[in-house]
Amino acid sequence: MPELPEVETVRRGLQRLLPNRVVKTVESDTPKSFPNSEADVSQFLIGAHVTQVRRRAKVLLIDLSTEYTLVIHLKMTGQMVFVGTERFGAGHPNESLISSLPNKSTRVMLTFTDDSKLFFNDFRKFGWMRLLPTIQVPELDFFKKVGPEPLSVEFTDKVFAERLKRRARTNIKAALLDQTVLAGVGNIYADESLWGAKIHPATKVGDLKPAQLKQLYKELQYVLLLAIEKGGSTDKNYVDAEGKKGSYMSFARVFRREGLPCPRHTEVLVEKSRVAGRGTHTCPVCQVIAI
DNA sequence: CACTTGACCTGTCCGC
DNA sequence: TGCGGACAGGTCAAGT
Repeated sequence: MPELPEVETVRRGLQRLLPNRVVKTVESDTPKSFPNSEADVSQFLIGAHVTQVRRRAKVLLIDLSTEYTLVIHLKMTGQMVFVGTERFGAGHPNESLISSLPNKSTRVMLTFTDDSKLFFNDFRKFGWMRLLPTIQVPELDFFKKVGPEPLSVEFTDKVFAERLKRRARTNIKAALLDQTVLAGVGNIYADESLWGAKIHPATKVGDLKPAQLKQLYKELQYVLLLAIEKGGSTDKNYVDAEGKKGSYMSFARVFRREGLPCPRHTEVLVEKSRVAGRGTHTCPVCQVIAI
């Protein structure tokens, strides 16, 4: 579930909270979540301080003073939650999560020298965290193949159209979800941007007109920027670096709104189907397959 | 190579 | 009420 806006929201929180904190201890409940050897951990993580927190695609990168980096993928249900030494009072919106930590979803717990903590929680165990030399991060297979950042200045509508060409025979939703075409889009923002551009998700990429691609490019940027502004989308599980939920879902036009009115045609209800193997939300009036 | 499908997990919800 | 099965959706491996 964490897509670009959610991971970016977490990154901004961690960038505000982590730099200069020194790692004291690390505990992990399963090697699947954090496979590094104890030798690497004690040499390159314990005693290191955080220098900065970056993001590429849906991956978080916590850089350390040892020139190692914690590379983190939250996949669907991962959370990175920082808990400082000041405690909230009862009734604080984050208190129930914060006070439960570590809980049964906690996979990795970092404790800093000031006794603040960083929790990596992930109940489905799809996510992972690993320690790598910073210089080796770009050499990971994923980073060698991943496409451009959709909010970067280099990513123009021309670049978007060009990169979609090699996926001409598949449907546009599968192409948007393909991280080698562009980085960071997942199921939520694929559906939201396609509704915005009035394109049916099952439309073949090769059948889309240049004007439609240009509109999709604009809608994609609009929903990603709006979602970052709203702190991401919390459907069930997602929270930011302080345990807070995101509010984009209350702005969503079609995602998880099956059976509710389309914002453009209040007499028509949003439908749910399956495209590219994913639950897909569309308006049957505005989104018609181009021929 | 382009493209699709299933596996990885576990919690929740729906129908019987 | 209990229980089985479908579903959630990011990425990779294996399939066509």
